[in-house]
Formats: sequence, C-alpha cells, structure tokens
Amino acid sequence: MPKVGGRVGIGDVAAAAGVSTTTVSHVLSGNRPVRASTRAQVEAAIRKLGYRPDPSARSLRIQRTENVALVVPDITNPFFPQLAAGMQDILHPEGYLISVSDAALPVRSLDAVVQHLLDRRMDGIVMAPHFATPMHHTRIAESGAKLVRLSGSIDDGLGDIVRSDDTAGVAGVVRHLVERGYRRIAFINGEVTAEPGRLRIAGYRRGLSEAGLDYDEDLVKTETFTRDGGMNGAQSLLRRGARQPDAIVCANDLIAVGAMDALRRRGLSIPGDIALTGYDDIEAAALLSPSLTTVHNPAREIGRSCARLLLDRLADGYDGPPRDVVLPNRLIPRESS
Amino acid sequence: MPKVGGRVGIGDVAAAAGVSTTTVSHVLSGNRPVRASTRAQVEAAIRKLGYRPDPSARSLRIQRTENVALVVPDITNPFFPQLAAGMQDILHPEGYLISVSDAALPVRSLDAVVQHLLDRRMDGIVMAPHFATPMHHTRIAESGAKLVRLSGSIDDGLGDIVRSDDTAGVAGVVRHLVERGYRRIAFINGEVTAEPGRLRIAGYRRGLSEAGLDYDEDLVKTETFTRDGGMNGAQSLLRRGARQPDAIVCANDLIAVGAMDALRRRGLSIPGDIALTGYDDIEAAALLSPSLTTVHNPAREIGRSCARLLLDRLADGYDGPPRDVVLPNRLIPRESS
DNA sequence: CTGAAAGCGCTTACAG
DNA sequence: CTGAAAGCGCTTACAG
Repeated sequence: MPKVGGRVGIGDVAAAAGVSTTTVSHVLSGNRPVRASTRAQVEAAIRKLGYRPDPSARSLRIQRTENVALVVPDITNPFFPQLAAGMQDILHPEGYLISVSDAALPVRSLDAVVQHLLDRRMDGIVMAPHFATPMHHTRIAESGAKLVRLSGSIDDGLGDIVRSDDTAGVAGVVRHLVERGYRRIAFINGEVTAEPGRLRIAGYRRGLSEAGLDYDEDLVKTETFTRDGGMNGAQSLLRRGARQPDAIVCANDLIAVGAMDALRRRGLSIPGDIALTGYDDIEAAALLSPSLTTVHNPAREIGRSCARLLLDRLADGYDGPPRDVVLPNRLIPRESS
Repeated sequence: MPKVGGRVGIGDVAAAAGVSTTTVSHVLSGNRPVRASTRAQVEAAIRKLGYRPDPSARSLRIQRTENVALVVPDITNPFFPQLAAGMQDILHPEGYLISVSDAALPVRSLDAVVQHLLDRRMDGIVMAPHFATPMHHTRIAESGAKLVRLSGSIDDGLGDIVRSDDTAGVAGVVRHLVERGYRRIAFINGEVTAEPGRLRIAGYRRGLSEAGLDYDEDLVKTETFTRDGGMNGAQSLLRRGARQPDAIVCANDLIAVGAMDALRRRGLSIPGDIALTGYDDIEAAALLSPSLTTVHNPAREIGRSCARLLLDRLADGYDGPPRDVVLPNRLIPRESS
C-alpha cells in the first residue's frame, strides 16, 4: 500500500519499522550486521509498503550507474542480438541494465554513440564494431568506464578482449572433411584485409597440415565475403582443365551459398560430387537444401564472457591487466558434407 | 581540463563563468531567458571544462530516468533487433537510453523482466511478447510507465498499439500472383490459434475476393508455422487425384521452405510449374534458390512508431486516449513467383 | 534577467 | 548493534 501522493521511500520503511534509514539501508545491502529481529521488522515493512529502492538516488550517491552498454556495428547481423542475450544472462541477475546501440548508420556515427554512452555514465562498455578506433577505446578508458572488445590486441592496455577461435574453427572443418574421406579440399576465402580472412585461411592451412595433406595454391581462391564471391571462387575452381576438388571449404556461409549456386548450375550434386562447408551458421544455413555444414560462432557464450569480465572489474574489484579470452566454437555437420 | 580529484559539476562551470548554478542550468535547458552575453560566458566555461551533466542527479531531481525499455519474446528473431534499431533512430537523438530485454527464457520470465524494468524506473516500455498478459500491462501502467504494445486491443486503455497490416500484406501477395496470371491459388496456413494465422488467412480471402476469384476450401491447408508444416501442406495439396494449384501462398517463410522441399521432391519447377510465396522476409528468403517472394514486415518503421508514441507522452505532454497505429508492409517480389 | 536555497532518495563516515 | 547527519549533482519555486 504505497502512501498517497508519492512513492514509498526508505524513510517510510524506516518509520514503519521503527528504525533509522541507516538500518534499512544496511538490511538491504547486507553491508553491516543487523540484529535478526530488527531485520525481520524491516523486511516486513518493505514487503508491506512494497518498497523498491530508487536507482537514481543510489547511483548519485555511489557514483556508479550499474548500466552497461553494448555497441554493435550492425544489429541486423544475428550474431549481435545473441551477444546481447548472453550479456543479459549474466548481468540481469546482478541488477545491471543493458543498453544496445547500433552504430551502423552514418547519421549515428560511432563517435556520437560513444559520446552518448559516456554522457550517460555507463559503468562498462562492450565495443563490438570492427571499425572502432584506438581513439574510441582511449576515450572510454579515460572516462573510467570499463571496456571489453571483440577483436584487436590487449597490448594497448585499454581493456579486455573476448573472441572465438576462427582458426581452430576452420581447422576443425578440414578435420571433419578428412574424416569423411575427402582429400582434395579447396578453400574460398573473403578479403584477407579483414581479420577473419587471415584467421580462417590460417585454419585451413593448419587443418591440412594436421591431416598430413599438402597445401596446393591452385585450390585456394581469394574473393569477397559475399554470395558473388562464392560464385566466382567456385567457377574458378571448376574451370575446365583444372583438377577438381572433392570438397570446398568456404570462409563464410554467404560464400558457400554462392558456391552452391555455381555447383548446381554445373549439375554437380552436393555432397555426392563435391562437399561444401560454410562458416558462421547464419539462419539460411539450415534452410538451404542441402542444408549447409558450418561452424557456429558461440555468440551467446561470447556475450556471457564479456559480461563476466565486466563484472569482475565492476563488482568484484578485479583491477589487474587486460585479459584475452579465446572461446572454442562448434562444428555443425549437416547434409552438405 | 577537469579539475583533479573529481568530475566537473555544474558548480565548477558556474564559478568559471562567474554566475550561479541556476543560470548554468537554464542555459542548458533553455527553460528561461538568459542574457546573450551571460549565455556566451557559460557556454565557453562548459566547453573549456568539458562539462557533461550527470544523468543520475538529473533523474533524481526530475523524477524521470529518460530510459526506455524494449521487451522481446526472442531476440533471435531478426524482427526484434530491427524494432530496436527503429526505436533508436528516434530516441537516441532525444537523449533517451534504450534497454533491450529478452524474456524468452523460463529462468528469466516475463514477470521478472517487468519487475526489473519497473525497479529501474523506466519512463516507457515497449512490450513485444505475444504472451504478455493483461496483468503485465496493468502492472506497467500502474507504475506510471508509458506502455506501447505490438498486438492486442487498445480497449483496455493500458497503452498504445503499433502493428503492421498482415491481412493487407497477404491480400497484396494474392493480387501480385493474379497480376502475373496465376488463378488456382492455394494457401498453407500456420496455427489459427495464433493471431497471425487468423489475420493472414483473412488476407488470402480478401485477395481472392478482390480479384473476383472463388474461395475453394480444397486449396487451403491448416498446418503449423514450421518447415514441416509447409512440407505437409504442400504434399496434401499435391496428392494424386487433386486438381493442382498453380501457386501456393504460405503464411510464413518457414512454411514456404517446407513447401519448396516438397515441390522439389516432386520434380516440380518453381515458378514454372507452381509459384510460391512466403511472409516475413527472413534472411534465408533471399538466399534460397529460387529466391522467395515474400512480404517484409516493416520492423524498423514499427520501432520508430513505438518510439514516437512514447515520446508524445514522455516529452510532448500528450495525455489522450490510447492510439492504434497500423502500418503498411512491403511486397518483395523475387524469383519464386 | 539573475541568485540563494531547498530538496529529490539514497549510502556511509562518524559516533556511540 | 544502531542512529544522526552530511552530501552525491542536479532543477526549480521563490524572491528580487
């Protein structure tokens, strides 16, 4: 029963329980011992009045907002919502609020997003955009907000990093294909200027070498991370005169979709004539026919890790050097291999 | 140059500009006239000190947080991230912070999410889960937070509603097929217990009637909103002895994927033998081959509308009756029709 | 056109 | 084991 004409404050609880606001506060926080009988009275008063502490007052006093932000490059990419969900798994139970900002639009530049979040006094920020610059990281670190990123290097000392192991992921795909009997395994890459391009081809090489297979540069095509890239790469691999591969590892699912178009156009069956694999596990991967063998990025688990790293610094007093967390990913075998 | 040992406050600005904090506050808010020369001095001091107002102090004083929440049933469904992006388009420039909560998990029930958001004193909440109950809406309304929903009826007086016109969307699909010369147009529905099931079959009927075509119940199958549902529905339409349709309208894209599997298995070409359409425009729709004609839900536009309705009540003093906003959607013609 | 001062609802150092 | 009181940084009614 809130009193008429206003919200129930800690003072109302104190009055109802016949104690000071100090004691009510300590019952809530557990920051100092309270006699059991007193505590019981206070708790009864809290329940009876339906008291809920005001977060603005608390924030003002403790100089922390208990708000955390996630900045993403493109909310349309399903990876990022999953990341957000993972953060929630950990942070909601701790009472933190998570705000998600899409920094995709030019009108809403990363500069403006970061400024907005710092103005709002975020306690922690997870920066996912690959186009974030050291300037952004520095601004965040100097504001006192804790920082976690999804790529780059911890050498700048500006915060923790969480990522999944793309190289191991692709190596796992190669191992899977070798186990199934494939031997002439080709690779269609996207841009090698992008970090995933470099990491994934490294995985391809590692996979071959672990299987004792030679690296053959005729079997590797560097295109773009698009459907067209996959189409071009596959056509180039299948050109007349070339010794054909029996499997094609693609650096992402979109490339695999394009390669699938090209194979189908040539009347080749998948995986009968040629096996095909992707990377990312986009929604379409399961819906294509044949469904696409791929690697699932542990987006949710990455989100959880980000949240835990943040929480270490925010709530658990960790103040050590930046940490670099590398998570395993998961092969999803489907019909295409 | 923040002074050492603490953040720059409004008092520091006032001292630097040689005015009172009252005046600094009014320069920032524009709530009362300030002499141009005074304003200039204050603005210079703000710039020089890099002053940014503290949102907790402001919230405590004005008794609003300028925080808005979006609650979704499943962040994995790409519709909802788009909705969030649309809200951001409108609310970020106004200085609002948006928090997104996934209420999917049983461990994180809708009850708990709503409670968490009310504890955090959200000024406004957009409730997207179809499984939200009147109890949730009532709790929100009673807390004083403004409410916007994506379905239901405004008759309960508990807040505004924004939705897209599923019925018109499916009617548009039928019109499109008729324009392309198709006449025996079948419909595979999902569960009619779900609101989309009811609205979409209504669109099918409206489309037929607008085209002067008769409704033939042999051409309508009620299944589930899944790939299996589509497979079953298509098999049932194509069973021997039945007069075959020349087009199949599916109540969502997943159903269309299943129907595509069934048609392919029968050796039927799409759209040569039978045209096929979906609804929702999931990512896979563009990646299938043939790519799928479908209807795009204007998720981002819905998000913008939700934000505007909230802003009307939060910032612009609107205090009238609940509003029901119905947005048009967009036919995406692709190869399958 | 401007200022002094109260007060929003908490937490915590200080005191007992 | 408990309380009185200061103070976090703003906004605004009141006064001039």
